[in-house]
Amino acid sequence: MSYKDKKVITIGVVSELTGLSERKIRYYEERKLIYPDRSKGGTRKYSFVDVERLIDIANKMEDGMQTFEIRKQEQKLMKKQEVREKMLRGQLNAAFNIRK
Amino acid sequence: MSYKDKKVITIGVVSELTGLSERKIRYYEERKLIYPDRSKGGTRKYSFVDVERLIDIANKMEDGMQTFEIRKQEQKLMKKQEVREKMLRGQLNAAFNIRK
DNA sequence: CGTGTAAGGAATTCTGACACG
DNA sequence: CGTGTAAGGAATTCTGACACG
Repeated sequence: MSYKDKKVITIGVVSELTGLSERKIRYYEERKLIYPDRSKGGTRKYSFVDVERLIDIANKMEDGMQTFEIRKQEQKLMKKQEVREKMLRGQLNAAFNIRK
Repeated sequence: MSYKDKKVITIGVVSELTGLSERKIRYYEERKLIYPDRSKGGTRKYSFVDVERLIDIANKMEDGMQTFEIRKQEQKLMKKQEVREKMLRGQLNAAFNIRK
């Protein structure tokens, strides 16, 4: 896991980096679009990947997409990716005749 | 400038990442070994490069080095690097006969 | 010199709610 | 539905100082 995935950024900085209000950022979490870590005290910690994701979300919101649509779209992409990986693994196994 | 150089991490997280006390981290800044940014409110913001540097400093402290020695050692390395770059630039200019 | 700690205050973040639409 | 805001409290950070060595 690289630095991009480390959850170390507080919401104030994320707000500056993305231009989104803290309110919006918390709301997108409530709508299951983003999953920050928490410190013991309860303060949210984000990664740079989260920041990129928030910018992506902001663009889609601007395009008039609703939060549940963004979430569904994301799930579809996940599924596609899974299928792709399964197929790839199957082909690899067949090619090299790997079992287990 | 990559994510590694972005000053976005608060001192509490840096303390966790490095294992150093906040006191030590602030002290190394006082001794000119590290240069965090500040938010408008005055809270320190560090980058992952700073975190790496702090770990490096911690190792040298463990080896019994004093803060001014670490600072001097660093300056020497900087100077070496400068000389190296000047020489390289000189050679390039000579080779391609570039002026200005 | 390097670091811990208690002290008081300021900046930051959190949650739940009301508002508007 | 998405977002702003005021409210009260809790977590986080800041500085300057005293202590020890």
